[in-house]
Amino acid sequence: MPDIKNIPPRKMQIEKEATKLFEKNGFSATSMRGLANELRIEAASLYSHIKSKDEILQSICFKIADNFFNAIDGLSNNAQATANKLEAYIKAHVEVITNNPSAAAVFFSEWRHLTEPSLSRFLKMRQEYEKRFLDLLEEGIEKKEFTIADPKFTVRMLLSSINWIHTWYSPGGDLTSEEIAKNLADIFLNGIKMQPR
Amino acid sequence: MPDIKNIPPRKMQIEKEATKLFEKNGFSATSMRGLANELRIEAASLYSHIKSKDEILQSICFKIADNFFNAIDGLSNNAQATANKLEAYIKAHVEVITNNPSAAAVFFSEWRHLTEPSLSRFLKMRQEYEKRFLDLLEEGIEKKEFTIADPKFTVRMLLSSINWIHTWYSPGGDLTSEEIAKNLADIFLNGIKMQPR
DNA sequence: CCTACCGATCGGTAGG
DNA sequence: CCTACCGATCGGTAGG
Repeated sequence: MPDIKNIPPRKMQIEKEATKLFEKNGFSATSMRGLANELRIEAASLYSHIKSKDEILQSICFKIADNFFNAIDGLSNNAQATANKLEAYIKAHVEVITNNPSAAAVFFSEWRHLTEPSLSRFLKMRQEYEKRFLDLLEEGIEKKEFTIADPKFTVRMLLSSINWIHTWYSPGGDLTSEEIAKNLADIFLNGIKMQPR
Repeated sequence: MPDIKNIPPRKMQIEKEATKLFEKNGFSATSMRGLANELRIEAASLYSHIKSKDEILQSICFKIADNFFNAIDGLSNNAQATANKLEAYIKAHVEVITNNPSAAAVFFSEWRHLTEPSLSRFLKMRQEYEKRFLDLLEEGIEKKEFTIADPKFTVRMLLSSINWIHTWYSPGGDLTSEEIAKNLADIFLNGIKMQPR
């Protein structure tokens, strides 16, 4: 479960509104005056609650990064078939995105505006996260459950297909988070070709 | 084959350099002065060749859009198995990306900075393009070649997984454009699960 | 949370 | 392709 950190409510409102604007217009095209305007205060007043525009982006990106790690943590400590574990990973990952599509959008599309040393830390976390999926695929190969020509390629393909969900997912839409994950895992595991029997 | 249009060479240089900068820093964070600096001229001189910053973005985005349509045009006029046609589509699409990964990156990540009426036109083209893939999947269902629960979802998943290639593809890397397409199509058609025989 | 303000930089134009 | 310049806007600070 996520930590409940002591974040002042006003700061949370600022981040929430910034998330919306970063998603809509991008980080660089979002001005502090525009953000302040949404909150009906003056731009200068924002700086009582936050240090800088950069700090807001960092906060959004690393919060989502933590969510991704927390979601899959401990999911692999059991003796299920690897295919089932992979489906659980996918489900966990999709849920992080559907729980907060706007923050996920910022995470996926605006991270490159992070400044050092945050940028390097971010990239390292992302690589570590991909490694968790890679390990799972390699476990499946080892156990002769999976046939995969190029596991690294396959991980990238899998995560790419999941990570674009935020561009079209709408909370009230026709597919639930679980259905999305199920569909994804099914295609990924079995393909779309009808199997001759 | 692509049209050879009469674009003055200086304009092409500007667009090429802009493509690199838009990819690296994003459209909004790229300044005309920064662009001019790369070309070792003054910012004001750019406007002898281009109308505005927006115009450059439009040119990049619609050129790639045209490339995508041209690549798959006529690919479906034959009696092959749908699976083979799909593989040809995927190959064509991947090639557009690998032929110009920087422009593809701008296309995928910066299109939202297009202004009206370009934005609407862009969105319409993208939808039309997805429709071509959707039609192909539905042909496969009809012919009982494919089993797909939700074709629209499946198209999005397929294109998402391809469209992220530009983030890691390097022209001198270990995978050719054809190998990437082959891997992708194979996973998509057959899945990664070992088939019991 | 505000007023008042900073230096820097933005896209773009006039005129040559 | 340049110099010179425009009004607008940027992120952020001082001081209350």
